[in-house]
Amino acid sequence: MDLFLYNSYTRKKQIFIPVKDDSVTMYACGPTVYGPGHIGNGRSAIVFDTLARVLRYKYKNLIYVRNITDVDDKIINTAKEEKVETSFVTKKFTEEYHNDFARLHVLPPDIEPYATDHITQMIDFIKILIKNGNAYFSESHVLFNVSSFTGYGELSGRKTEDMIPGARIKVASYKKNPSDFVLWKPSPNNEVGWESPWGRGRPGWHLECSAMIKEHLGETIDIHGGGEDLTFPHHENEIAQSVCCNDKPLAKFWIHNGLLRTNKLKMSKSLGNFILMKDLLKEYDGEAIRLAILSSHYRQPLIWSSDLLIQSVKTLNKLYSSIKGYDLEVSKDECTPDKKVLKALYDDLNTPKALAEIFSISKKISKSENKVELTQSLIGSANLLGLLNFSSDDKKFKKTSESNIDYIKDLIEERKIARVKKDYLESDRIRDILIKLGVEINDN
RNA sequence: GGCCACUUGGCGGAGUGGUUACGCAGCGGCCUGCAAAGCCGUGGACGCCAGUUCGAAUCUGGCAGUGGCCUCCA
Repeated sequence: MDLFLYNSYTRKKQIFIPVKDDSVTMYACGPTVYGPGHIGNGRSAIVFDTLARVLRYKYKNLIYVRNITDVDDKIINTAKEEKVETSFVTKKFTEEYHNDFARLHVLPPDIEPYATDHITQMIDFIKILIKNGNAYFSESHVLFNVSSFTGYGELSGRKTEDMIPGARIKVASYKKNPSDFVLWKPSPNNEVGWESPWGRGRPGWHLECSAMIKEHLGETIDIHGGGEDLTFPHHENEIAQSVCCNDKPLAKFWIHNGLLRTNKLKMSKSLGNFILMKDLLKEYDGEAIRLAILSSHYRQPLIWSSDLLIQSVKTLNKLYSSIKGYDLEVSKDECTPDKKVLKALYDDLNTPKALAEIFSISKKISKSENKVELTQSLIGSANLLGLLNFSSDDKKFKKTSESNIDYIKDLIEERKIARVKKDYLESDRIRDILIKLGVEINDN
C-alpha cells in the first residue's frame, strides 16, 4: 500500500517515496524551552509522533529527529526576569516538555539534539555561507544575503517585493536588505555566548535546524515538519541556508500542521490565549487529549473547547468498554492494524477517517464470534495512533482527579450497600454525586 | 496592500459527479428496580449566486464570511 502525504512545498498530495529505500529521515521543529508548553505545542508533537508511528510501521528504519532550542533571546529574557542562569530555565522547561509529551503518549524521537551542543557545526556552516558569497559581516553580525538565493520564497509562496518591510519588526540598520536574517549575533559578556571568528556571540534562530539536520540526518532528508506558523520565515530561511551551503535540496516533503484556536483566534504565546498542557493534564487524561487532537485532520485548524474534550473522554470510554476482558487475552505483538485504518492513515494521515474505521471495529466486537481477533485488530489500529495504551482494567482514561479517588471509592462502597438493602433512593442519590464527579456507574 | 487556507446536520468531523460516513448529543425500542453500558431502529447537512452536466454538496467562475502569514510563535 502506498503512502500519500500533502507536501506544502508543491501544495499537492504526493506519493511518498524515501530517498533511500528502507530508511526514512524526518526532522520536526521542537520547542524553544523558555516557558511551559501549551496544547498547540502538543498538537505538533502528537501529529509528528503519529506520522513517525506510521512510518515506522511501513519502513524498516526511521530516524526521527526533534530538536530542543535552548539558546534564544526569550530564554535569556526569562532568565533575567527570574534572576537565574539560562541553563536553569532551559533545563526546567525541557523537563516539563518531556513530562507533558510522555503523558500525551508522544514517544521520544530517535535523536533529540540541543542547539547549544552544535555551536561548532553552526560556525562551520556560516563559514561556508560566507565563502560561497551568501552571507556577510556587518556591525558584529553575520547576515544571510537573501538576494543571493533565487529560490527564496518558494516554500511560503511569497515574493520579497510583495512583503511590507518592517511590517511588524523594524528593519535593523546592519541589514543590506530588509529580508536578510541573522546567522550570528553578538552577545555581551554577561549573556550566554561562544567565541567565533566574528567575535563572542550566539547563533540566529534558523541556523540550528539546518546545522543539526546536516549533522544527524544528512544534506537531503525525506520529511521536514513543524507548525504552519513556521513556514515563514523559519523554514524558508532554513531552505535558503541549507541549499546555499550544501547545493542540494533540504527536504523532499514539507509537512505543516494546522494551528489550534480558542474561539476564533489562533492560540499563541504572544496573544496570551493559550492553554497549558500541564493544566489540561490535571483535568483530563493524556489519551483523551490525544484523541481530541486526532479527531481532526492535522492540516485543519482546530477550535479547542471543553466540549471536544468531554466528547473525547466519552468516546475513549466506549472504546475501552468494547474490549473489556478480551484485551486481557491478547498480547500487544499479536495486534496488527486493520487494513482500512492503514489505508486512511496512508492517505495523508487521515486520522478522523481512521478513527471512524476504529469505531466500526469496536461496534462489531460484541456481536462477533471472533471477539479476540477483532480486539487485536482494534488495539493494533489504535496503537498506531498512540491510543488504547492501557488495559481495559485500568481506570486511567476516566476524567477523575487523583485527590478524589478515596472519596469516590467510599461512595461506590456505600452505594453497593444501599443497593443490597434495596434502598434505591439512597443508591440513586449517590450515583448522581458520582456522575457529577465524572464517574460513570456500570452495574453489570 | 500582497499571498494562502477554510466554510458540511445541535456540536465535532471525513468523503464522493448519482447510493448510510463516522463520533458525541437527541428520539423510539429491547435489556434493567431505575439508570448506565450494550444491542436494534430513527430524524437532521453540505455558506450564497451563477455556469458546466441527464444529474453538483462534489467540477468551474463570482460573491460573502472566517482565519493564517508578511521576520516572536507549534
